Amino acid sequence: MPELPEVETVRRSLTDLVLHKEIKAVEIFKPAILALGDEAAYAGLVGYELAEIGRRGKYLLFKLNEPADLLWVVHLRMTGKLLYHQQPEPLQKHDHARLQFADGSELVYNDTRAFGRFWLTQDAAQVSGLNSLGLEPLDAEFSAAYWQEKIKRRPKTQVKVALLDQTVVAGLGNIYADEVLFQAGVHPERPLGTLTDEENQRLAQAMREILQASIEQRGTTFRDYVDGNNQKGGYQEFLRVFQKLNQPCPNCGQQIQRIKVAGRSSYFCPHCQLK
DNA sequence: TGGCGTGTTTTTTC
DNA sequence: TGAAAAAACACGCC
Repeated sequence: MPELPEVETVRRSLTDLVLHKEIKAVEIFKPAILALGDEAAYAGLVGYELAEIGRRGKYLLFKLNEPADLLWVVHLRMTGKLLYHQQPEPLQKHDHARLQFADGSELVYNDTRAFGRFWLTQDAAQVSGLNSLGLEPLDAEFSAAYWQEKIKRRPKTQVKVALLDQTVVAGLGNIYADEVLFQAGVHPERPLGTLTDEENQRLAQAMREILQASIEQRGTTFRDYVDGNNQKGGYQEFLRVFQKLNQPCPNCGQQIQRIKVAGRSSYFCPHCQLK
């Protein structure tokens, strides 16, 4: 389940491996993953290079060297993986696309659920969701004041719903939302309008600290996340509530509980996170 | 075996 | 108009 730290780790792991290599072939095995740009458009990438890899929220942004403003955008959703191979390897189940480079290496897109999407465009505004993203917690401009401004017109919305809303804050998914709420000592169902200034400040601080710590650990491998080198993350060793049903709270020892919030499994400590 | 769970965005409804 | 709810996606799992 790639959230911001995992997507950032993929970006970093691929940067030194695939940039400035001539693209020899582009194959799309499952056209359904193409949200914008058809197979012919991908074939047109042959002969060019990936010049830069950026990231915005959970979107990976590959900039082509030519035409200079062409962007290949990838969203991994739940189970998408971009895997680099030094040498060609036989196709695996759920391999949906492959870029082959002139030096014999390749970049393969594998996605069990096939929920991930590709966009190929010269206009970032055409990438659904990309333009409406909120600030990321690690942006310099992000602050408790920004968070409070974003949520002030939705006093009845549950705090976890707001944390998962990418137009409010970009980058959190189910794992980090639960971890942020635990660290801030806030119950996931609390309506935004009931949060005190102090709680909002703790939430903003927790978003920054937890994402930063997870990036340093190369993300969380809960089920099947790996980076571009097929390496697992390390932050699962630091999770305090996510997927810890009936295990003791690291603060108080009470058993972690699970409830559904907006249809999503939510783990919390009933003693440290009061409703 | 046929629902259920899964994460995120999009679409629909309120 | 904005927010909440439902739908869509595709597969593994039990």
